Amino acid sequence: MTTPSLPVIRELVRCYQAFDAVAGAHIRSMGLTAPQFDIIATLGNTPGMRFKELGEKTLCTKGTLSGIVDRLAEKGLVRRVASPTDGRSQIVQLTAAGEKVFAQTFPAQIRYMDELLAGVDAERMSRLQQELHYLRGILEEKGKP
Amino acid sequence: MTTPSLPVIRELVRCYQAFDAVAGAHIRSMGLTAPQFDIIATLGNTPGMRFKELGEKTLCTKGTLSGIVDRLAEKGLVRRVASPTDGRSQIVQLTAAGEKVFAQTFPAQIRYMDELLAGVDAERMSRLQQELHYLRGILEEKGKP
DNA sequence: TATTGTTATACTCTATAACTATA
DNA sequence: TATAGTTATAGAGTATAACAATA
Repeated sequence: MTTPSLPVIRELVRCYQAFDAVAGAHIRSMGLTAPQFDIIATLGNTPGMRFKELGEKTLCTKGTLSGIVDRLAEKGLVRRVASPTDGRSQIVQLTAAGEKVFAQTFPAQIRYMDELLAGVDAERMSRLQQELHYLRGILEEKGKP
Repeated sequence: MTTPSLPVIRELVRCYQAFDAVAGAHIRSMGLTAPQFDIIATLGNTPGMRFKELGEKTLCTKGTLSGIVDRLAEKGLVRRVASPTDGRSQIVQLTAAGEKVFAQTFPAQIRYMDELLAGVDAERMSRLQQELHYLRGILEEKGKP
């Protein structure tokens, strides 16, 4: 007799949706889509990274990522640079404008969430974090094979 | 001095993504998209509901929902019925084929998740559920005004 | 041969807003 | 006037697969 998973899953989904509604609105108000913000947040405070690595971190397949990077490049926020060591590889990095957007949006997003969750005590935060981490471990581990 | 929200948020997002990867693959393997499955799961075990109510439950705006219901109707899984009490209203309900898909997919999805989380003890599940519920309450409450 | 990334295709979803018909 | 849905439009993401260049 196993414990029913539905209540937990349902809460996980709703909780994420609630977060997404709040964060998504904030992101869109800055003229970005969620995947675009994800790319910018991933590239922020790095010297750039290979296309492949960026795809792995943001969970985008290569075809999809190509389009998202295209659109960010059109906006002047990222640029592609040929890898010096591998002729097949592209390095994607933030432009100066991209760095600026990162600096304007990422800390603001965090500050916003910090304020939102200001009333939650530290112990609860840490407990929740640990539980989520644990759950994710199971989902990732068993989700693969 | 507030507790940093980022670690919890990050875990929430990753946890959801891990779930989504597992569940999404399962859903697509049945020829449905996530929003389509959402509609079917929401209509399952109900006599159908008004278009408006369906949109509220699935967090779809009316324009979006119209398209999703169109595509499900093309597949023969749902139907629109004029409301007997309000000439403007449409009732959306599962067809027999839709009921069948619901019966084949929803319990399978739950069973799958139950097996995935079979190793988690009940106390932990219940604690996690409560914590998520609490977090969602805050996100929803403060996200509105 | 395998890998990196681009391109092409076709579809789905999303946001937005104008529109129809009922209330 | 307000509400329930539909339709139109334009953009963005997704899955999939064929492709070119390089390793």
